[in-house]
Amino acid sequence: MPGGTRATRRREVRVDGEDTIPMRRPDPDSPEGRGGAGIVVPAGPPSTGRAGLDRRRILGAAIEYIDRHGLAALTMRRLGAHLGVEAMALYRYVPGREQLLDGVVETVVDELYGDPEVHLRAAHGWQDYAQRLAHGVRRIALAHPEVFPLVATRPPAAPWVRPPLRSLRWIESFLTVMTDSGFSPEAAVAAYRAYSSFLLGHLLLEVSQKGVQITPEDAPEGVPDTGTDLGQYPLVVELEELLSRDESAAEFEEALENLLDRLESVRAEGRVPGERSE
Amino acid sequence: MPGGTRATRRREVRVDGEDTIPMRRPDPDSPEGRGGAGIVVPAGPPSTGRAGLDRRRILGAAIEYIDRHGLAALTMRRLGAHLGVEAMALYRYVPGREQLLDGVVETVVDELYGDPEVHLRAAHGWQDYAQRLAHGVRRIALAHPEVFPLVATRPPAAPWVRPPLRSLRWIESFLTVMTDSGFSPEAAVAAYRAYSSFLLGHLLLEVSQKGVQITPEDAPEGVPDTGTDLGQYPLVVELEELLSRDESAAEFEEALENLLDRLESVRAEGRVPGERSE
DNA sequence: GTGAACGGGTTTACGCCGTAAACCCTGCGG
DNA sequence: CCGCAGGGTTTACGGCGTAAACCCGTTCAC
Repeated sequence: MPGGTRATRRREVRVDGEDTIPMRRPDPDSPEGRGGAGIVVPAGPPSTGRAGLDRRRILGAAIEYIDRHGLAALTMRRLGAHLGVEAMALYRYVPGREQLLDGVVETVVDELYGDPEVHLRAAHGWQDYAQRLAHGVRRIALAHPEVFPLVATRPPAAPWVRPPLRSLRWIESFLTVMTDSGFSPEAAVAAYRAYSSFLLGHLLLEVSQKGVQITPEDAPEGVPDTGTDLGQYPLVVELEELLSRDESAAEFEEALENLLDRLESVRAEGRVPGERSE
Repeated sequence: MPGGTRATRRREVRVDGEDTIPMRRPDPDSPEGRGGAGIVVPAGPPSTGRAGLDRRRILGAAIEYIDRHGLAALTMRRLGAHLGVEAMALYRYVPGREQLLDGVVETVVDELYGDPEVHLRAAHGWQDYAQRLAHGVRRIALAHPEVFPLVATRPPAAPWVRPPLRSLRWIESFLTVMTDSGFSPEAAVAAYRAYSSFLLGHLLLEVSQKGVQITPEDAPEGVPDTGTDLGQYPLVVELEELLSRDESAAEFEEALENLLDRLESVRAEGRVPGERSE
């Protein structure tokens, strides 16, 4: 294979003719770009024709509501109204608001299971596995930008559950794939930590950035945007064009492959990750 | 200088005799370990002997209150009581709760200025600068674990302001140092993005992890901790010891140096970071 | 000296929140 | 026919953020 220890280059997007002209190519993880992230609640038990409250329906509605109106707008009363029901009715299925939010987080993260591109086991090597998982999580983050900060900040069940991978099942899956691929237990755990930090940092910043682009009350003035003083920050002004460019997808890909390369070299050399390579 | 293109190895902690035995050495960024992060409000105008509300005093009290009781416990009424004043009195200095929280975030981040180990300009090279800045931010995160999620998730003023570096001044500083050190504008901006993602991911996970260790209502049972079922996750069980170990400080250092190494190679080769190094 | 203005704090009041408790209502097994 | 239970509603309470009116010591122009 050419490229030495480089990460395998997979899932090229390949949209139109050449790559030399940097055409705007669609983000492969943008909502409905791929995979099943985004569809939430197919149905409850298929018996009842119409309403019938139900925990799954409630969580689905909550997610939809947050996606549409933002987390701060979600109240028990409004969620009830959205479901055509009185607020107190929700309490038969959910102990309270906090646990409702826990359920929202869990439900959103569980969309991973419905994503056909993400697998629990590594059929084509650990790098493919990690790539698919990372993009699956990214798809979720982009599909639910208002929910993702919740995924990131809600205190996990155990100290070693690290968002955004918040379920034992995925942790077990990740560690299994890694150890089966030749990582020592220490290296697998270190990889798990590095991987979760990477995902959390990148995706949290990406969704928060997306959030800001719309919100600044629509900038109705004639002069473009000189909101704050500026001027004492000449380099920021000079680089504003560069700074404002949104290269999230490419950056994510680049940083992810970089991380995987680093992990691969750890694996190949059988090091424990704290050591120097040299 | 020995070490080739390796990141300069600085600020070794050096506590006792040898390094070969991995003794528990203190975290250099733990509260009051170094630097001024943690002290918040020296005084307002030194004239008034006792009370006299004041925006700085309010923000300081709010930070202290959050540090002590958690973010959810902070209400205008309680903060007022904590200051010996009626809630409505706060509104003369702060437009509302949201802006109070914005002020809290800003104040906490501004503790960087008071940290003698962090400099706005690079006196000893960009890597030293970036190291110091990163550890300064980490010190802040560890000093205010309950505030840091706020630092991470509050929507920034502009889309290119990336937490945890939330002030134009530090962005200008960072970009200046990088471009002055031979980074192309593109590379400097890419470095800024990678650096903020790194800090955010690592520190958010670190503080959230710290938060969990205490909270699980003190685990009063005899059997250690078998809270959830487990058992279907044999590898997690097997690696539980490894997973529970807290190596935050070393991991932070290792990942940081790794990032800086990567940036250095980008700088040395004059690449734009998307390109392959080969 | 005196009265108007004013900064800074308090009181009162309103609407919304989460949620405990009591209350219906409808279908169903005996 | 009855009781009962599941599922939704009503009512009620305390706490929240905050608008508006109020009060009261200082200051300052005259």
